[in-house]
Amino acid sequence: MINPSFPPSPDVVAIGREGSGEEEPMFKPVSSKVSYPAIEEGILHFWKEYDIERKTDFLRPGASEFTLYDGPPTVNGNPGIHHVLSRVFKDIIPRYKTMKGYRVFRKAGWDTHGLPVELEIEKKLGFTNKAQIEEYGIDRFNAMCRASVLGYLEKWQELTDRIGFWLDMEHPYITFNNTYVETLWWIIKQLWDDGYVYQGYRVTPHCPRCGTSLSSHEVALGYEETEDPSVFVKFQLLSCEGNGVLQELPGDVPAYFLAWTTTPWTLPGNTALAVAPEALYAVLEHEVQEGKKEVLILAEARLQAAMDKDYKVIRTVRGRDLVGCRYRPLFSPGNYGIPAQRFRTSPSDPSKKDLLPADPPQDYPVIPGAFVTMDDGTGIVHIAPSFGPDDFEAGRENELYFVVEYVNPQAKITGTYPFAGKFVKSADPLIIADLNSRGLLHRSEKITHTYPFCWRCRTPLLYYAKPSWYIRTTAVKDQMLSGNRQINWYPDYIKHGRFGDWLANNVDWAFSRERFWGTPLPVWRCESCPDQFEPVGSIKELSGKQGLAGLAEPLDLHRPYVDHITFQCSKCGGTMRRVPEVLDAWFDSGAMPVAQFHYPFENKTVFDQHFPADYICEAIDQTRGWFYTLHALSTLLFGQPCFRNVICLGHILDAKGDKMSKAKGNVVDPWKLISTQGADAVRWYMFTSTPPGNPKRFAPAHVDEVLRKFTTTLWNTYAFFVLYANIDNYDPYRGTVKEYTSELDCWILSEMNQLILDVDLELEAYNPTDAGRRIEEFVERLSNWYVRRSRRRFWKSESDVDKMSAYSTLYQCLVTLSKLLAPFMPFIAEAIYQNLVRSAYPDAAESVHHTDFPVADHSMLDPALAEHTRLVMKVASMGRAARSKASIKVRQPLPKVIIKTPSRSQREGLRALSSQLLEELNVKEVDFVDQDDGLLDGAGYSSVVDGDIVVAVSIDIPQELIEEGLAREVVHRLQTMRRNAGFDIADHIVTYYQAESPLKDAIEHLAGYIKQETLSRQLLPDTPHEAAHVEKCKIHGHQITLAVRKLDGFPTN
RNA sequence: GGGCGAUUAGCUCAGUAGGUUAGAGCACAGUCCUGAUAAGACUGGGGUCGAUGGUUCGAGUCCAUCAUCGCCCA
Repeated sequence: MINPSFPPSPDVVAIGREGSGEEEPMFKPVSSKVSYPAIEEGILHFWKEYDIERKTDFLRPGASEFTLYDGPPTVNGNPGIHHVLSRVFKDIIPRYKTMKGYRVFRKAGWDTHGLPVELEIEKKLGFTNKAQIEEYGIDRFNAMCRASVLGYLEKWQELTDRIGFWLDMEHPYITFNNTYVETLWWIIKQLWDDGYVYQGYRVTPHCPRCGTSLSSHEVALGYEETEDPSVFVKFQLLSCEGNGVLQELPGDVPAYFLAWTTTPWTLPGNTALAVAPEALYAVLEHEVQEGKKEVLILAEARLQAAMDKDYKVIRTVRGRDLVGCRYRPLFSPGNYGIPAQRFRTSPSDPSKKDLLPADPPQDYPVIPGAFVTMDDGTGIVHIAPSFGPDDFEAGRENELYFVVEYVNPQAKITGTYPFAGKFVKSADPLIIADLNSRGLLHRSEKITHTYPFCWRCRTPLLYYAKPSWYIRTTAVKDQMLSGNRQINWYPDYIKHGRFGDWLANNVDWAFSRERFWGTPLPVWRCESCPDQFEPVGSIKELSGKQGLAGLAEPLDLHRPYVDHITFQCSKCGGTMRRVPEVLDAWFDSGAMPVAQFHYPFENKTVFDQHFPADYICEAIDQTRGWFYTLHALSTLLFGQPCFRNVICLGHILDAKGDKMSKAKGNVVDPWKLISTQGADAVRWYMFTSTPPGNPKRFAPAHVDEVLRKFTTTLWNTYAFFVLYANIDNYDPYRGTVKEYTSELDCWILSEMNQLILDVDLELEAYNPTDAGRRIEEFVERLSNWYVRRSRRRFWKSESDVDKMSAYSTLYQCLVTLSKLLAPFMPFIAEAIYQNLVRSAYPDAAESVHHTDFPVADHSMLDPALAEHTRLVMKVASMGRAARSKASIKVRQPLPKVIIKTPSRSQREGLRALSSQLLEELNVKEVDFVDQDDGLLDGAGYSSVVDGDIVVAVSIDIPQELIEEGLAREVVHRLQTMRRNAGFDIADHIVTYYQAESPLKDAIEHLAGYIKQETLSRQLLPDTPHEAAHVEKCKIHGHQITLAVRKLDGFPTN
């Protein structure tokens, strides 16, 4: 133990302390009426004052390391109840491991960059687009972003602290720190040198409001039901070389390909139509208006869906017969002042296709497409290579024209179109009207479908061709998959299910963002020779560049400052400027295994010690988020996974099962719960309500249930112990019993040791839920059987071996519980430990969290006894039911209980434990039978049957038992009077009574018993003393007057 | 549209290897008990175990299909 000065137990454990106490009791008195939040606050002070958390680092010299990687929450808002869930799960395993002898590494992390942060500032400033930020000044804007996250960071620290999540928040990693950013630069350089980084011109999901690309995992966050146009558009057939489709058509009737789209605004970008080569297409004739006919071509399978009027199929052709046909552009770009490009074989590399300027196109082709289905539309797909990933690929393969510039990055139409200047979605109706006026519209309707929106700002996303930076994660796909096989997932199905599938379908990671508040992409590009890129891997490397300019003090590795840094091109001597992009914030968090240490610039040893992590824990949505970026970067950099065990949590839903969101207004404020019910109750609920991977329906009432069912039961058992232990001056140090003879003690100690085994096993298996549920069972048994059945042992006046055994047993159970509970309910466990252990053993570990996790004593296990006791409980329950059936109160003693059991061993078990049964049922004698003849049908018995067990109680009550029952009633009244009069539990009294027979007789005959039970020095058949507390009542219809008077000056025991 | 998970009493959850009559807690009603108890005991109402088909002597459990919900992907 490293602590030289032992602190006193925190005073908070003595809440409810009564009396002045001439003598200090061994344990601080405990009230059963307590405020758990108040206790928790007291424990927090205690931990802080004596540095309890930090001391866990030095408990055991040479201890093995256990490493937690803290997935950094984005500090862009106040933490909610769902954050409490992941944070307490992050806490419980390290606490457990600490007690198991590990030294736990738990550095806090804060995710500070990214679009969400920017968005809040934009809102604050009333901005609606990116240009306004540049106008305002990136420096001022980013300063506000930084201030914003720092503000929230404090809130996060407060909550983290209050819920008892032990985390090193004094040395956190913060993603905006220069050191953190510098490590990211190093990573990019590594990846660049290994050939994993490339810039690609591709169609990517693009948010026109935020002005940036989104990664696939971000897109996935924003799918919503929406209503869009559903239009069937006619593309006029011009020629069909090599087949006879056109030639055989009536010459005076125009012919059209019919295609379908939900995004009319992409039609000006149309440069091809795709057909399924093997599908059948109908060439049909129909009347558009009276006397006006036309020919339409579409898939046979889609005729019914697309045609609502009469038509005549002229002939049927294969899709491949249509390939090569030419049609007239809907909007020829040249007519609207928009340049066209075209995919052509690259002059420098024949294996590649480049986009090159092209003359205005006269016609567009029909091409084959494997992606064409007959599920919707017309079986003829409109291709706009600039606005869809499949379209882009088709464009490359077929060397199509490429028209993109009529939509700018803000999604406004440019050029001289009639709908120029409009946002694309607003242009849709105008485009439809324009086509209609030109007779090119077949049908126009609305459709409700899912469409991706920006997960932050709800703007509809555009798939838009533009340059973006990628990491070639596909190159290490197999390695990521094999690495995944080494990871323990809880629940295990995530491994091969969701996460494994995601890896198997891996696509390259679009990791650049055209934004402001993020880690700048550390790549410089030459103004003069634009193919010349240089990644910079450190500040030192940057400082050494030829012709360096713009590097200012104090150093800030953010925009706009890094944008000012230039140096000489090593090839041509031109000026190198940084590319404009910043990194996806998921890159920041995924890099934390290295960046949290500023590796490799310092802390190499520390890094080695803490790589990979033993444990991480986040919610299920992180399979594509942090879990993935962590795994991807680790595989790219080190060729191995960086976490061994991961708990993947389900989400918290509201009471109705809906997702919690600010918009719905159904979020639960964790502070409200904690301040009324306490952190421990909330923690317990999180751990035990559902298995970690399942979603949790959350309602505050469920936390109440935890308090009522579990916490209070535990606390009252503890308070009971302290109350009587103090009365008897029980000293655990001297009073520990070596050998237990009482079957109750042996039973509960067996249960306790089994509990240790179970809890240890489950926690070792990252399963706090079942571990906690086992503790619940134990506490229930301890309180409602062990203590209930043992009450008289504590209460009796003689301090014999039996009493000592009871104290010793209950003490052990409570102390063990405090240790088992410590990872779950760190506050209450500490409060109990401080009072029970630190009060009695001043040199014991300073905190329950510094103790070793309990180890089971196998010699104490007694499965047969456990089974027999369970049977006693069952029989007792049946006996109570039998009494209840005959309307005989438990207070009325009965002569006999008769039990029929199916097996001999059960009978012997019951016989051995018959004293428990007799007391519990308040009967004088137990008999066993093989046959139940006569038990069921009256004959002086009331019986209950369950399966093959029969329990019958005799209901013929002899006179002396009736008297005993009456005496018990009197005792009961007197006890209630004692309490009403405010006497202390150990106060001695004088009792007066006035009653007639049969009450009088009963009291006289059983005076000794009554006096003993009620601590009455005298039991007088007199009018009461004037100072006495008097009550008149009826017992079984007989009038009685009772009075109690406290005696001063008598020793209390 | 695809994948993963879930669906058992009004609510929250158990249900082990396919095996008698499917359980617990909460809530509800009634009765009782109580000098540790914010507790406890007893009784009662409340279930076609999401639906349908199949395998089997026997299915909440295994298989198939469907439905609903959540998450993820498109």
